[in-house]
Amino acid sequence: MQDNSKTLKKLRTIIKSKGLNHTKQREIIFKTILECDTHLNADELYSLISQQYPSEKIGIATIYRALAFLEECELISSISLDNNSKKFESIKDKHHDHLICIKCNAIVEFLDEEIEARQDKIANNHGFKLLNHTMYLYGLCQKCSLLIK
Amino acid sequence: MQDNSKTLKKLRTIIKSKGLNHTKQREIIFKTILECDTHLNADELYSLISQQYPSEKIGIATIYRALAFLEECELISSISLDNNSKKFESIKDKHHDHLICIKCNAIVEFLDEEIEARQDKIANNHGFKLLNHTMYLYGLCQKCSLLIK
DNA sequence: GTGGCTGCAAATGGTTTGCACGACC
DNA sequence: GGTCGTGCAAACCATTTGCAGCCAC
Repeated sequence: MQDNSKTLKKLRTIIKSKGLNHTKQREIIFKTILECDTHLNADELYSLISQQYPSEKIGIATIYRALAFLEECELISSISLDNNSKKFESIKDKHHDHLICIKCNAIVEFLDEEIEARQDKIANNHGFKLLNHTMYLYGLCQKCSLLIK
Repeated sequence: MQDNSKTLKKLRTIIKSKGLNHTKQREIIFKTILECDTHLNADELYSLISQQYPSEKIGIATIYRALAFLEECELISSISLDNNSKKFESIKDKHHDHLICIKCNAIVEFLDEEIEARQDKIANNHGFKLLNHTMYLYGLCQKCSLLIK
């Protein structure tokens, strides 16, 4: 839990350095994302906050504005799965990629240095300066593979 | 150009096998995607078709319906970039991944066997049966890197 | 002739925006 | 006190849908 308070402090620092105001809403929104170990879209976040902080009334517009702000500050990242709405997750300390079960939607995070290095090389070969990437591997997790058979 | 007529034939075959009707609109839409070497969204496709076939009036709804149909038939594939609208491209013979310039939106396609193999291994290590994947590398293309400096 | 298919316009749904009020420094 | 931030509702915009007429088989 200390590591969250550290990250929250980081948010405060960034806000201050930009000459902006610290607000309860932004803190609640960021904290909720930090404490949640799944990927959330704006609406899920909205419901979750309504539940956890029933005394606060945070509008959906505020959620969207905070998400955009947090992403801009690189405190969270978003992925748009092939469907409809963007999903957000906090940027903990490490970058990672995703392995997703198409049956049960289980998400496993992983990091593979070999691929990371190779990606860099590919970008360079094409004259690109690599800044970021996303990689999603879709398949069946062990449990679901067995169920299907 | 023969390879397009071959692919168009494939479309007719699929349509017939499903007991559906062949229509001029679906053919025009698919043909336009085939002949286009960039990634198009529905609106761009709509404009392009309006230009190239001014005598036909193809509604935007028809475009969307055709795109959904073609994707279902695995004749085209879509990617949703972090922004707004889905982009479509024809599925030529080979799978590939994407290198995208965040400045000018240029898209370069590539295939790297080493990464493909490694992905398979990672999935296996996590007990997953890998079915599919997407990988997007974001960065600055050579031109945009120079402009920024 | 009878589905499926289309065009149109209206509906939908996620996201954004304008505006007046409230909160932060 | 002056901004910046918020809540609300309306606006936006990509996509979907209902429906009446059209077209392919």
